[in-house]
Amino acid sequence: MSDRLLAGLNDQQLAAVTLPAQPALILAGAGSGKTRVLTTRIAWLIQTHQASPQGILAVTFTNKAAKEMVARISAMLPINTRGMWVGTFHGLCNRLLRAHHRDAGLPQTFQILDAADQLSAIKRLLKGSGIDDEKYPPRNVQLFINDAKEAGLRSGSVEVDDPYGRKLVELYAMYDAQCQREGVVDFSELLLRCYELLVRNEPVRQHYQERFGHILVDEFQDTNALQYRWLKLLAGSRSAIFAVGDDDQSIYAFRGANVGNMADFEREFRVQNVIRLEQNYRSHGNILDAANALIRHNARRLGKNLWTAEGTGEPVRVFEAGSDGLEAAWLVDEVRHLVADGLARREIAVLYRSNAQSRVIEHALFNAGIAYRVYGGLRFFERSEIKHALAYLRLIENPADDTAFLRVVNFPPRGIGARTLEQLQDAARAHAQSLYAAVGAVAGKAGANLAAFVRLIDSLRFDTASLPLAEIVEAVIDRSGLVAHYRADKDGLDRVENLEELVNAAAAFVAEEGYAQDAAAAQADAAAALPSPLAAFLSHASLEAGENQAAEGQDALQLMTVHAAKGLEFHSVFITGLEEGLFPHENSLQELDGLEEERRLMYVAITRARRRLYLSFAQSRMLHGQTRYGIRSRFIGELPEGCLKWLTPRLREATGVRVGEWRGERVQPAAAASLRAGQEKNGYRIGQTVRHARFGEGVIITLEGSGNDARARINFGAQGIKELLLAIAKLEAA
DNA sequence: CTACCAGTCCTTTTT
DNA sequence: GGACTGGTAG
Repeated sequence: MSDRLLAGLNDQQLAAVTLPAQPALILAGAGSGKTRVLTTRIAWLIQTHQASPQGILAVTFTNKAAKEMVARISAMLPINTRGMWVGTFHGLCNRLLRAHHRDAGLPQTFQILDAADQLSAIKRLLKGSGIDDEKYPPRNVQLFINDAKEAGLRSGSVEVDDPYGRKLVELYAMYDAQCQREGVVDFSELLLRCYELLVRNEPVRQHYQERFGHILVDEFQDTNALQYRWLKLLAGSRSAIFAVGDDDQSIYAFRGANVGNMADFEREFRVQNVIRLEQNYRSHGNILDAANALIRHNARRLGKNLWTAEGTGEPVRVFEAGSDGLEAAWLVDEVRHLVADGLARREIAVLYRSNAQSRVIEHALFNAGIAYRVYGGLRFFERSEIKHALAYLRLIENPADDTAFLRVVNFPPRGIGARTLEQLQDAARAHAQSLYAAVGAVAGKAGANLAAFVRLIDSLRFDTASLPLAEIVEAVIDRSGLVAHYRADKDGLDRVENLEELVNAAAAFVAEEGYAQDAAAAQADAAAALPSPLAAFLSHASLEAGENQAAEGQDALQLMTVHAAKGLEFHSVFITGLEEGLFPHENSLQELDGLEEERRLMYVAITRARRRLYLSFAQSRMLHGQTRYGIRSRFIGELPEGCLKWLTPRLREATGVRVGEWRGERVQPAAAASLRAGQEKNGYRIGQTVRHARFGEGVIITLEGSGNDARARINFGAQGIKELLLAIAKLEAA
């Protein structure tokens, strides 16, 4: 039986799957069968009776990864996976907090704020306490609070020594108090509150420490400080942490991920079992050679070298375009040939560093009539009409939720304006009440409108109390006036359809979660203090924003940022916009280890390709409504020349293309003419290559001002982009 | 109270 | 170039 489970694993995979119950660190390179090892490990532990499903906790970062894990385990073992705790950090913390809400100091009906809800809660706090939001931008306050929480710090423990910082700490404390009053928690609060529960409550901690003999962590390189401490606490002294990760694919330091957790884990847990999965089952040799050569330029690595049993395959193709538009035109042409040769469009990915780059490419694809799908837009539960409907549902569940209250109190419009709400907020603050509870304090016409709104919510709560979830949602979208409002709008049809889809989503949710279908069973659930289907659905909506809007299924080209491509693979991959300042991004050069993270990002991008890889860059590009002239990314220079095949001639400089030299197979030479558009100013020209005594050779990106104030922004490649005063800087034409 | 226009600001992002 | 915010006019 277990022979079949383990069949086909290579030596390292087998060693990892069958490790004893001790702390283990699996360094799993791209395409090395990481998920397979993780799921087979779980199946093997259960099948060999080393663990029961109840004794297993598996943590991932995305819902998608969690679902896939459950699906693969179910396919391997004929067991009920329900007893197993497999989920995201946030999902698992939510589960724990629901079960122990009293011990955690939360109301049973606590709601989860997503990032947008949190921001609006902060804006409301600033406004309510008369704080200048120019001096304290809500976004910065949000970052400060989340950073602190993710470092495990409450407002009382954050160390600051300047007045500005002290004010931020004060705002942090006020924000937490506001959330507590309203019965809401943000994403980082889920983790911190759960961590504190385990720290303070010994019986609860011991219960879970004893229960989970095995803790398995996916994408360990992406864990932040708090997540690591949470894992450590939950593991206690007995349970075995099986951590799988790849330091070379750590691309989320900018949002608090700490690769250092891998080394800390190794040291603090005295990990004896470090296993490297280096055989890559995805890509051909040239692609892997390119990836390996690139990543060797990073200094801080645990060390790993991917290899493949497949052949070298095709060379990596490199294309230099005159402009972003020409890069897109070339790409369209190349895609056409690939498709004509029989490759499915969904097997081709176009990757870029930042979302803004997709527009030009989309434009070209659209005009060429090539079906494409852009990842990473609005997701289902983030759409405004859906958030409105959810806000009504949240008020039914928890009337103290002021964020939800403010979102829909005048939507659809019911004659309650800013003035009225100001009065209401003053009254609520004066009596330390929720907005909902304070409506009686506003008199007159406006007060009557407010009272009518509260009556609407109350009657919805009363009338739907015993209805199935889908019918509650239906009643809400109908009686709130949302559907009628969007029907009256000539562009509202999509929104009406989405609201109807929400009813379906509710029905599907109930079916999937196996909620009690009849009244008697529902009562039993209530007696067991299980959260109501509505409460569970609201958590689900916050924790899992749902699918992307783009239609799934049809055979379309895949467009996405490099970040979004992590974990995916394609037959052919285009990495576009490989220019200094863009990839690596200029902002990263100022950050500590920023360039290394950019390089890891490039590493992730390269390793997405199975068979064919294209790299492209453009000499000029429209950015922020301005033409910028860039030079080729240093990352191209870090790849072994032997793996590459240049589709365009190699040029010494970024400028000065001679049209006649273009011999790339399918390039229109005429297009190169647009290069010389640079405007002349103070004797310099945009796009001109100049030499600086300290920074070396660079390309002029912008020219501004005149006379003594004339300035130029110059891209010096590895030295970064500098703004120089032409009157002072000694520049010579190169 | 709503609708429209001007000014600002722009990496990456899951939960 | 475009999304979002804030101010003002109706």
